[in-house]
Amino acid sequence: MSQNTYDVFHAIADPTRRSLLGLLSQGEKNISTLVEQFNVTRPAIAKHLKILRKSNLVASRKEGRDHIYSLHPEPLREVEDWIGVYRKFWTRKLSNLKRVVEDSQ
Amino acid sequence: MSQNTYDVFHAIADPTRRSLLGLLSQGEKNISTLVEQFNVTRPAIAKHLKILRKSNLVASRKEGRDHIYSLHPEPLREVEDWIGVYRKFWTRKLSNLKRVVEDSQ
DNA sequence: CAAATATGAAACCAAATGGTTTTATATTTT
DNA sequence: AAAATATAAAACCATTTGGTTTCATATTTG
Repeated sequence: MSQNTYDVFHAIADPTRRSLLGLLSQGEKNISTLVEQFNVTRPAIAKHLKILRKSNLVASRKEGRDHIYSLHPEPLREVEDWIGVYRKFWTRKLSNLKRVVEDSQ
Repeated sequence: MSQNTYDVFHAIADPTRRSLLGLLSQGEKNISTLVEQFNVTRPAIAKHLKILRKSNLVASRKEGRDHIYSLHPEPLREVEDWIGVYRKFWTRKLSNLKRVVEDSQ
């Protein structure tokens, strides 16, 4: 965990991190508030938040002795864009799949 | 790697597996054809395909001594749906973010 | 200032990951 | 039937992951 950036696909692979993003989508929160929602220890959540920060999915600011975490969803666009290629495959019926493949060549 | 199913988010977290899906989006292929595109050994690719199969992102059928792999993108809908929650955050300006948060409560 | 609070960082650990080499199995080809 | 081909499966290994406990640091409160 020593690198400075973190792949978004990797960041959202973990269910705890996806839950953290979900909680932060309801508004910014400090770590203590977040930890209450899980059955793991504070350092575990702190590590997940560190990964989310490195992938730029959350931002944090200091407010007194609190560190407030907030959602920063823009990097999810990369995932959205990647999926875009596959979306047409499921928006057409299976009987059209052959044509979809041919169209893309 | 002994479980029978595999989380889709986990499956797409690996860049080699995403490349495999990309190659298969151009049409079904056997392992040998796929392996040519990478710098890793055949068993490594076979393992990735096994994970993709367990997450139902690829299907395979036997044709003589070949095993033909094909794309089966439906499970990506789960990712698409999950991202849906966050899409509104980046389609509105930051100045509207407060209202977005309030709307969702 | 001392105590309490909120957090980060370090050290450690078991399990999972992504790779390898080796071995086995099934199907064609000669 | 023997040789060649295409693949899966097993055994092994270094690194990463996700968790823990312990320790350090900064800020507020009494």
